[in-house]
This record gives sequence, C-alpha cells and structure tokens, in this order.
Amino acid sequence: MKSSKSFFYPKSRKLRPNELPKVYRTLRQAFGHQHWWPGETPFEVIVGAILTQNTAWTNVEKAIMNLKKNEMLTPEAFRKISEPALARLIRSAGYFNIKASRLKHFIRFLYSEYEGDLDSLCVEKGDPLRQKLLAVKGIGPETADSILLYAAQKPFFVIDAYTKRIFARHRLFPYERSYESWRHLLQDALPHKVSLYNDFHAQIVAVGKRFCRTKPDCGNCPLNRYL
DNA sequence: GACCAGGCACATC
DNA sequence: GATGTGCATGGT
Repeated sequence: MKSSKSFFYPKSRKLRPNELPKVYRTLRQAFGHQHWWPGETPFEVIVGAILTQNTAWTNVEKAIMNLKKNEMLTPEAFRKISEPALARLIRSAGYFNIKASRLKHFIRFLYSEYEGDLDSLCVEKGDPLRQKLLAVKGIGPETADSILLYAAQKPFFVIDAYTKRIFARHRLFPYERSYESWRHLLQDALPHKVSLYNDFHAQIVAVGKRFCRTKPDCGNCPLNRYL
C-alpha cells in the first residue's frame, strides 16, 4: 500500500512546555479513559499487535475470535500448529501468509529465549528486550513498542499512523521524521509512566478514528479548539 | 469498483 | 537514507 501521507502537512512549530500533557487531558476529557489494550492476556496482546499491522482492528478481532474458538490462543498451540494451518485460522486479518510466518518467528524466539514463558520475557529490562524484539523477523518498531507497553508494561510510547497524522496536522512535529524521533519527542515531553502512555495512545486512536482519517476532514475534533 | 485500515521486509538507487 | 513494492481481507 502507498504511504498514508496523501495530504500536505503544514510546517511544524515549536512544542510549548507542558503542551502534550494538556493534549492528553483534552482528549481524556472528550473520550474518557479507554481501558486498553483490547486483549485478555499478554499473549493475546502480542498476537493482536502482529495481526493489526496495516489492518483494521475489526478484521483482527474476527481472527482472534477464531483462534479462541479453536482453543488455539496459547504459545504451546502456536508452537505445534503448522504455518499453513495457522494462516487459515487468521485469514480474516488479511496478509495471512506473511502474518502466520511472523507469528511463527515470534514463537520460535519465545521458546528459544524464554522456554515459551511470557512471564520471563516480561521481566526482562525494557531496552534489551526491545533490541531482541526488533531482531525478530516481522517485528518492527511499532509492533515492538506495542508489545513492550501493552504486554510487558514498559514505558515505551507507541507511534502509529494516527499519532503522526494528528500531531503533524496540528503542527506539533514534522510528519516525515523517523519513528525514533517521534518516540523521543513524545517520551521526552511526558512523564515516563506506563498508564499514561497506555491511555494516551488509546486516546490518539479514538480521536484518529473519528476525526483524523487520511482525508483531512477534521470535523469537530476536540483538539481543534485547543490547538 | 475504489479507497482505506493501529506495518514490515526487501530490492534498488 | 530515501523510495517503491508486495503482502490480502473486509468495511464504507
């Protein structure tokens, strides 16, 4: 798919002190606490993070439901199932062949490094764990940070398409900057708190889905009044 | 039928 | 390092 930048972003300005906490409060007031991630276990969160790559969450939900229905949503079941069989189960999430391969890569990593035990993975320190995750084929920066934040409860801010679109449209940062630049911008301007990063990202998705799609029709976006 | 959705790896320049 | 391309379903 082509880049989602089908829109000209205005030149960014300097971030004001305490501006991002204020943005969060504005969103939180508009949408309420989001209670993310929509996953019951760390394993479900990780599977969801891989399945949602460039895909609408509604399609991911169908695949997750299908895995649950077949009692397949465990590391052990993923280790045993063949890649083509896994691909059939996750069909509705799209890109099913490549995602089945990516899930298998993650499972091999989980068993080789942590004997299949997610608790062991989650107790590892954030920075070395991030490096290890990024070395797994199919896990890029956004997926790694989703796993770190929502499964392992480490303070890593997740930068997704909505984050860049919203903040670039409101002139807070240049859209074309690298993933790491974006992450550091957010993390440097906010307290390093898991609960804050968790709900802030969820708020971004909430406002993004309603008011910040690829076509710039911002409607009644609560950030218009503030920014 | 066209466009879009909570990316990533890989090839090429 | 930037840019282009393949991967694929399901909702609007």
